[in-house]
Amino acid sequence: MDINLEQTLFCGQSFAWTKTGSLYEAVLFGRCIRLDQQSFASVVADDPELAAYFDMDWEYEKAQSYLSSLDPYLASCITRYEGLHLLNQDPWEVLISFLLSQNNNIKRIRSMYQTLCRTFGSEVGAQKFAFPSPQQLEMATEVELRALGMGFRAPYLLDAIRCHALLDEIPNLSTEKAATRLMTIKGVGPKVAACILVFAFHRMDAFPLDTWMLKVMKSRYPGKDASFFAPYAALAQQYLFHAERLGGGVV
DNA sequence: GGCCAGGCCCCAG
DNA sequence: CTGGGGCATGGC
Repeated sequence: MDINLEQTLFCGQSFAWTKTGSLYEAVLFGRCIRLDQQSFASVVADDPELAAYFDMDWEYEKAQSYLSSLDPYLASCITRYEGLHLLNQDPWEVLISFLLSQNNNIKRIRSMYQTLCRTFGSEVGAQKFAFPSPQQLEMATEVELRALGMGFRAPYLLDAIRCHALLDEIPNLSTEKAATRLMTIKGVGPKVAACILVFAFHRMDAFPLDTWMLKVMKSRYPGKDASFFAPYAALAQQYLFHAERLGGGVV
């Protein structure tokens, strides 16, 4: 069962990717990445950095098979969007991305993400900009960030810049302690913390609950919570979220 | 032209 | 601790 780039890159976990024709593009690891589904397997085989990013060694078959056995609706979502992987993204980039995400729509999050890249990031190719490092973003002031359209999130970004070193502590903490630690950053609440833990630290017991997920949980899993999907709650969440945004599963 | 968006802060009870 | 208003902005 292979990875599906379309589902993986456009399920709302990363805002770095664009698609032109059948080509997926992003700037990662300081280089321009260009991929298509056809040649992906051979490309990733020779690129350990990409293999890690795309989480190629994890037990997706086992997880999908187990989750599918839990209930028919989730099984239908997995069938429909099969091959969705949870990426191993840069924690700093995920922190900033999901600070931008609050009370916002995915289209505009993408646009704001690109604004930060163009304004503060390094140009690694013609009009191709990397996501800015903490050091590069330290140049920013609240006035400037607001002028760039970051709105009320500007002070959150500044606090994240100030606190970025605490990301180094996260691997050594339990998921619950890690969430608590992340929430010491202004603008990081339970949902954003969970997103960071899933999309950057591969914590399968983290379970982001946004407006879409709350709707699914209420209608399809009343009285249940993340533990129902253990030990693969994060993957279940991403399938359910993605399916909900794209119009639901089949059942 | 309103409504709403992968929430969270802050302040009342 | 729980509930609800306010928040910047642009896509639709």
